Amino acid sequence: MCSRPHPKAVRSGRLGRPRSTEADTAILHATRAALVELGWSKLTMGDVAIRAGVAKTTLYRRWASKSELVIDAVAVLFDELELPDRGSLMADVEGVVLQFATLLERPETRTALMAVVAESTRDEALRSRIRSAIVNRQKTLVLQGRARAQARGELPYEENAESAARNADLIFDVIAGAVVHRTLVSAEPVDQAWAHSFTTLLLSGLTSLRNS
Amino acid sequence: MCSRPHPKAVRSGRLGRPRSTEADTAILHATRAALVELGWSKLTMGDVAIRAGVAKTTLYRRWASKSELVIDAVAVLFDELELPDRGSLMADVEGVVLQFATLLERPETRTALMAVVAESTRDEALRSRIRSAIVNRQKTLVLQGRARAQARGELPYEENAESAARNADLIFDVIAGAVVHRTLVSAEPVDQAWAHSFTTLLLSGLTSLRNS
Amino acid sequence: MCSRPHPKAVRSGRLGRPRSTEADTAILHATRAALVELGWSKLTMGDVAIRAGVAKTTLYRRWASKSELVIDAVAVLFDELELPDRGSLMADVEGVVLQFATLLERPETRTALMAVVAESTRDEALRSRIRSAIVNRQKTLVLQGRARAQARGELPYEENAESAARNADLIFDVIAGAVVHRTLVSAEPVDQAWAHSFTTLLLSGLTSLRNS
Amino acid sequence: MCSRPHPKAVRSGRLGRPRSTEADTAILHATRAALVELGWSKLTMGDVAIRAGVAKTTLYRRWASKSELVIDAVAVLFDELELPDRGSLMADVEGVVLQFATLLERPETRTALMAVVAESTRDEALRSRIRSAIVNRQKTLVLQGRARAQARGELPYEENAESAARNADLIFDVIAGAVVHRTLVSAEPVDQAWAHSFTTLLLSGLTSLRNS
DNA sequence: TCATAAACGAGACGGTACGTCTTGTCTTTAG
DNA sequence: CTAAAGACAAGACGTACCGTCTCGTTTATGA
Repeated sequence: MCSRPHPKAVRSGRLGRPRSTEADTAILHATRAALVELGWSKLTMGDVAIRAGVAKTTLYRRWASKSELVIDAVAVLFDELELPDRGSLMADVEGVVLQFATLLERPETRTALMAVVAESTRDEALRSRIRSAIVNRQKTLVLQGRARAQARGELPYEENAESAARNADLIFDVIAGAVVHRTLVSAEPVDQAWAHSFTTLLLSGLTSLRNS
Repeated sequence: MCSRPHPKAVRSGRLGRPRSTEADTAILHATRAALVELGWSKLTMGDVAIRAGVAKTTLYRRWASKSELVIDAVAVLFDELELPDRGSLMADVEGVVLQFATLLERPETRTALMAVVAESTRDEALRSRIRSAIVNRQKTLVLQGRARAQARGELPYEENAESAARNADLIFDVIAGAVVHRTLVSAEPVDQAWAHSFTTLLLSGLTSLRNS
Repeated sequence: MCSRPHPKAVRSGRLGRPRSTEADTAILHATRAALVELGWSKLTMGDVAIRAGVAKTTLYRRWASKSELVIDAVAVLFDELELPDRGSLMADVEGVVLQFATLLERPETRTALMAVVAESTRDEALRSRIRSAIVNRQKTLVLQGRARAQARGELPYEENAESAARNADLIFDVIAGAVVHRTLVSAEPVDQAWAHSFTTLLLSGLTSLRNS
Repeated sequence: MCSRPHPKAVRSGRLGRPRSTEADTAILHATRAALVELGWSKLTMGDVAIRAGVAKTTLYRRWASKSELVIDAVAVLFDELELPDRGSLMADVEGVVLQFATLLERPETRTALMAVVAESTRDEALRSRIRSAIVNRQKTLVLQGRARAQARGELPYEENAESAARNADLIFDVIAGAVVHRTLVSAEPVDQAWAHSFTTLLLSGLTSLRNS
């Protein structure tokens, strides 16, 4: 996707030994590996450095803190979501729900997301960094799905742009929130059946829920 | 509500000096205070001990880890949710959504919930502890609301018990997930307007969303 | 030998349950055992209590500190020194030197003596307790040996009582000091040969030392 | 005198920040100060670190235990003993006895020596460390004094080298043992009069002791 | 015989120090 | 000027003992 420049990538002059790009790759990879093995709280900078075959100084030269390093390391994991045209709004929603659920089943994603969100509850700067690096990037999926449904005639066009944006946000919160809650809090699987029930509810409302 | 026994509450025999219940109260209170002031990551056991006027040993005699202590400390905060009869399903849902949002606006609740969930992504024991201490306790609200709506004739009775349980779980995940995501991830307020839009969506489905 | 009353043996009235003498015995025995196994610094009151099958309270009811307990426990070990008449001053000295060395070869005695002395360097009360419980008790051996030698005509009688006492102290310090230093500091064995050389030096002076 | 390398002075390669020699000096100084003020048993590593203006980790990087630290800290104190030529064997011995006694009157020396010896009774490694760092270093004084006395004709030359070494050890144990016992166990002062009596006894034997 | 009073076991309590670990910085040599 | 290595100050961790304090129970008197 797009390039993510380092927060500390000042690249002031042309002088001196250039930074090793291999080190960057190794560090991010080591961070993801450590996150899976140890979890957020037991992940240490020293350990990441050793795994990456790098000095601790090199880490701190590039990232200011554990949080920022981890965000950068995991952000890329969430870029794989996409919305192929499955023919109907129903199918599109079910598809993306299952795709998201699959993503959250992987330990690194699961751990990364919640840990980063948790850490962010006390730090507005971190929170907005997460939103711009991870969350907002996925909102385009909602817009894309709605446009497609409107083209198909499944949904009406909305004249009021502001209200349209609000509705998109609401739908995003409902879909993402439900999947995350089901997966991480209730700790139940998001399978075909659940995805179907959820999509039905989303499209037709509470009264549509019937025995299945 | 119901009693919450300690994880380490072996209380084997009748022998020895009994554990101080005042210490318990003081520790849980101090934990909540420290959580608000410092957040999860800067909260230390030593600090909690000092605030509670208690020795560190006393903490460790009762709780095996910071996580378990914090869970026990904050679980009680979530017991204040209730579902007064507001006359219609719509009003009931809107009411509980706003109530939940208000709860999550308080820093201790917000911090505690996410931190504890994040920590739990690596520890099944912890996760189930959270579910039994916090989450499942609130599921009764869904059951209560549904029963009331059925009595009013707003919702049909479901014959299949299993399917009814599944639907209740789904609705719980959708409501809780949406509010949590809106509040903690999107970092936008859950106000009257949002609650109304969300409730409309939940009751009538996607197609019902119109400009407002 | 003589009875050693407890430091805390207040025995105020006649009322109440009398202190268990079995506990006393068990505690002192356990203390000696723990001292041998663990050494002074790793010996803990709790451990002694467990070994003795006794509550910690029972220990503290009788002894104010670890030091006092250990002193009382080991004092009895040093009471076994005696001075049988071996026919000459030379034989008497050699005999007692070897006897003392044998005593110090036993781990409990060795550990106990040095630990207690070391602890005492900062506490005059403890020091005098050690002297009266252990050290001075052995000074009679010097007096006894001198009297016997004088009776044999090996040593002259001393008219000046004060000077005689000073000399006895000097001889005690030389004998005890040399054996202790050889054993505990130089960490070399006190065997027949060394005892003979030492006794020769003590009796005849430096010039008497010849190749052997 | 000679250099004393650290026990943990691995100094493997040339890489990394070198250990601060100022920290070393500060730590050893702080240790001696703390030892005088608090005594062995109340001396804590944390306190030494604070006094030295150093982190606890820095202490543990260099010394494995309190014992080893204290030994290194106090070893230098015993290097001040020397044997100026006072004209006769008698005067030389008296001089060094008084010098040694003066040394042992200083609280840090007194406390350190006994505590370290006591601690060593259970640890052969520690014991040999003490011998090489403190005790054996002083044995040269005996050899020096004997050589001088032989040159003066006060003592005969010994042909048998092995026996000569044994005699030197014996004399060392007697002098050091007597002074230490008098000072630390009997807790009586080593003054001019005692030094004179002791030297007379050592040179001429028991029979030489007369009223004075 | 039964009340009284002290001693008992068990174990929780407030403290203090331990030795280890992690953080983020600093200081060296090598490239 | 960066890299690797590793020492540094700071401070939290969870454990181990200390000596004290409740508890409920047991064991001798002496009223």
